[in-house]
Amino acid sequence: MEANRPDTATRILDVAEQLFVEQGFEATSLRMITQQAEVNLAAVNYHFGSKDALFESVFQRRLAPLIASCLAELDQLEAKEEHPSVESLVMTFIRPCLALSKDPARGGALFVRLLSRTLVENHRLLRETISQQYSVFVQRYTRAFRHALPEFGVEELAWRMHFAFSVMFNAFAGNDVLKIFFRSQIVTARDPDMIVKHLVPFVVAGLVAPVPG
Amino acid sequence: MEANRPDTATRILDVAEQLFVEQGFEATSLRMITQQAEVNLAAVNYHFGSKDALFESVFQRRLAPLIASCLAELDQLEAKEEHPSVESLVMTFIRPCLALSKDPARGGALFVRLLSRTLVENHRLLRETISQQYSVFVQRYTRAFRHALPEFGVEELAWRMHFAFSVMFNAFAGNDVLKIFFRSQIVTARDPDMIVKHLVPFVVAGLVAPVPG
DNA sequence: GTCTATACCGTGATAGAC
DNA sequence: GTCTATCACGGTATAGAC
Repeated sequence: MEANRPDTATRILDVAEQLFVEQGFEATSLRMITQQAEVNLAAVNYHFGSKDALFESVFQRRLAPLIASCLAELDQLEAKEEHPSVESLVMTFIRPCLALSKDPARGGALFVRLLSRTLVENHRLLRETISQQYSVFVQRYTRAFRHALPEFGVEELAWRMHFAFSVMFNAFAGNDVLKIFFRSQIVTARDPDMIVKHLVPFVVAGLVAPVPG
Repeated sequence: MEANRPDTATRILDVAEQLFVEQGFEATSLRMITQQAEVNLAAVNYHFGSKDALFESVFQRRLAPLIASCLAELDQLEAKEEHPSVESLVMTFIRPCLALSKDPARGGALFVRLLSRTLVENHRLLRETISQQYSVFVQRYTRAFRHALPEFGVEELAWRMHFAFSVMFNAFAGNDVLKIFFRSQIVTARDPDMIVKHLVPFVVAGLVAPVPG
């Protein structure tokens, strides 16, 4: 009796998420997905349109709540304090990422890595959809940081935010840019709390650094 | 008369570099490469072994000199000053990247973007080869930064360097993590000098930030 | 509406003739 | 070294069953 067997579409989503996270997008074939999900090959194109669109669906299912969490934290912080510090603003972004990475039911740490990596890599799959959907996210953070860092012009602030989110996403992506060179001797700890502990001082210092000259 | 027509292998390398840079690795097929290079399809596998190996060759041809330039700058700096500043150390890395990105004959800005992106993405193609070949690079910079930042333990220093190189590679990759959200309103300037001008203060501040507590 | 079987064309790789 | 032929596998499209 397969009473509570999920939707075909849901089963595809679940299996696809797992395989994308474990093996990457390119390395995962539709035939692997449909076989493991026990559905027909054509079901993917029927329900999602294409492999690209499937990836987008997998992605959105997790990203939307994450963004919502960040904005909620931001609201909460701004309701509490008139002038939130840069560090507390940074934390409204980091905390939800951390929470997501500790929740296996929502993909866990592996999904945060997929998410970050995909954003960092600027995947063609996401450019249009995401940018339209989540411009609120950037607008809200831009406004918040503008108040916290009034000495910067809009352009300087945009650069700072760009760099800051770059480091943070990269840290969560767990790619260890230097590990390519370092081999195994260093930074083996994948513990997200450890990442944050070292990450926050770096990001905050970079954000508040005075413009030279 | 095709007197100075380059090697088959060289022609493949040149065309492949151009196409990889313009369209990305996955989007570039061997058939496109061999057709444009006017060589037979099988020539790629004969000369390079596989598409993956071809990418690696394309990559190494530019990376090796770049790394050499960085180390040369580092040598020069350390010969001149007993205790180089963090900023001057950072610049020994940034200057060669900048120079490469302005040299069309070596792939130019587009190649720097490909290079950075590939490192940031931690491509499977590079993990083994690169890490073995360029561990010197990391060792030299680690030693240099250890002298410039003696207050940090090895672990803290590794994190800082990891973050620092993350931002720098990302900046050169030109991915604009935030651009995904920002759309066009911001940071449109692709001028490498502009990047550096804003990048350096951020990175240096992050590197030298005191450990909290 | 949902699912299935199957065919199509492009991909990277390879064996063997020259 | 080079080329042709061929392979297995990839994503996709469609006709038709339920």
